Amino acid sequence: MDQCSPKERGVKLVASGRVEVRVRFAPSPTGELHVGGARTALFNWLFARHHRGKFILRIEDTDVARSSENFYRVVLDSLKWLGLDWDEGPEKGGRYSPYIQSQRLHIYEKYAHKLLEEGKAYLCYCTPQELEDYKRRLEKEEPLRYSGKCRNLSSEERKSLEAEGRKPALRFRVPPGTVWVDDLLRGRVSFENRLIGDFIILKSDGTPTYNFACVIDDSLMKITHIIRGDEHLPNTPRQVLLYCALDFPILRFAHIPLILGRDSSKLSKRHGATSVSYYRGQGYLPWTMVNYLALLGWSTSDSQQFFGRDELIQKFTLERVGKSAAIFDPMKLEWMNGEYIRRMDLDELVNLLIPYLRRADLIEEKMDSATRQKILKVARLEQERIKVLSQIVDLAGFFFTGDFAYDPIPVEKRLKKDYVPSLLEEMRMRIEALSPFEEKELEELLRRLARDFSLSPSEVFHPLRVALTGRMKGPGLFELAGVLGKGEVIRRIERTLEMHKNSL
RNA sequence: GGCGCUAUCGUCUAGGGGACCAGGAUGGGUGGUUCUCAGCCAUCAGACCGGGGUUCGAAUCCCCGUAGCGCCA
Repeated sequence: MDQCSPKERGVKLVASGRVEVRVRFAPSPTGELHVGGARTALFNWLFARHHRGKFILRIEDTDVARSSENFYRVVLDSLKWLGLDWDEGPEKGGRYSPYIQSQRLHIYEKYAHKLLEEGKAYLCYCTPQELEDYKRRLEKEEPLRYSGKCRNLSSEERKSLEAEGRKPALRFRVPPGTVWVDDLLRGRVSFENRLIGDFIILKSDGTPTYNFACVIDDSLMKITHIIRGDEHLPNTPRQVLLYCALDFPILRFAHIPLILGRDSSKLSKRHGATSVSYYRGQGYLPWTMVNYLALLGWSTSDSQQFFGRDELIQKFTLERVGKSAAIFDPMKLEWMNGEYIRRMDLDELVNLLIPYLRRADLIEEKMDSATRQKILKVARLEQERIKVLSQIVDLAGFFFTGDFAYDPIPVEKRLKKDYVPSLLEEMRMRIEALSPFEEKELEELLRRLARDFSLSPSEVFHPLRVALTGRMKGPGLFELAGVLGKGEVIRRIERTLEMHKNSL
């Protein structure tokens, strides 16, 4: 067993079972929050809530060139929208603030110097170009790792390198031996130190590398469990080495499987729609997103599909997280959103629909109660059809404007029939005389009309549907006519008759 | 190139030695309900990566391959 025994050190933490669970999500503000990140955040959040612990948000923005204030905002917004509230972090503060790495540089520096003084790290003057060249010269069989060139420089050598104007980076001196990671999902994973190679902890510009900053922050912030994506597993032995060197306790790890794109490569921009804000904009409900993401890599023994918030928190455990990567399936996400929309309270649905109707200019900025009533009726009719909120514009736009475009296919199939003009003409007259104008009466009228014209009911219904909506599909004909009202129905029949005259 | 992880229907998954001729969900097919679509109901097709072991018995345990993915820059 090594002098720095992960087992030995890990035990302290396990034994003290009463310690409050503290987990963190540590995004880099170098892009929008994508579904993979959201899922990692979610698992951390669920774990924290399940154990009545703390969920901490930390911003890893040491890559100044790629980080932006804008993305920082988007990431925070997306988390809030999903309902993943954090107990400590930006905007919230906490005992271990600041929670933004760029404001913690002095801390990393302090620990870096400690390691330097103790001889556990050393200055490296190699330039990126030299390292690149070295790598290229490596034998095929050799692992890619640092040569150790600057490991044992004399002070004279250092002076002369510095005289050349070289800015040193700080490298960690990897001791001989073996490290292992006791992963909650995968068991013990061992790594040989000699294959790791001395790695950089402080770049020549003084900023810390991911592994270093991460170790310092997680330790100082008293994190108990690191739940993060699988892609970090190969980084973990480096971090374990650092915990040892810094005399920090080794935390518990759980590397959760990645989310992949359709082509089963790691989800990225080129897979198209992957950001949380995209799905938000399209009209996915936040809870759909949470529910769906929870099912990517986690499941219950009965493969339950739908969960309420408290139920999910109560049922979520790391033990039931799978080990293999999962492909993100937009189809199932859409289905689930449709399910949640169908279960939604009608008034709530109306509220969610309004911004989309407004953006499409189908309703006025200021809304009177009659309009709201109408939206409510429309929502009732479309609720079972709509899967994503933004679809309301396409599905139900015709309710709000008489000036919709006619879909050419149904026009061809249903309107361009010889019997249609005289049928519509007669229909218009009879509807005009119809009182009251109610669904039941309208249906009777149309069925009688069919008999009088020796047509099947469908041969009457279909042309009217196209005349009223411009399309072949949609809610029930009588229901939608009821929402439109007598005047509008007559107007649209006339418009169709007019169109007929012109095209024939 | 080295190291690591993973491997059940197209996809998400249940399964942790016999209860599995492998269950659920999604997606797809078919039929029914209906003015269309959606929904709902019914129904069909669809998987244990390959090979060796261990065992009376393996999707389940071990080994070796293979493949996918990830990390190291």
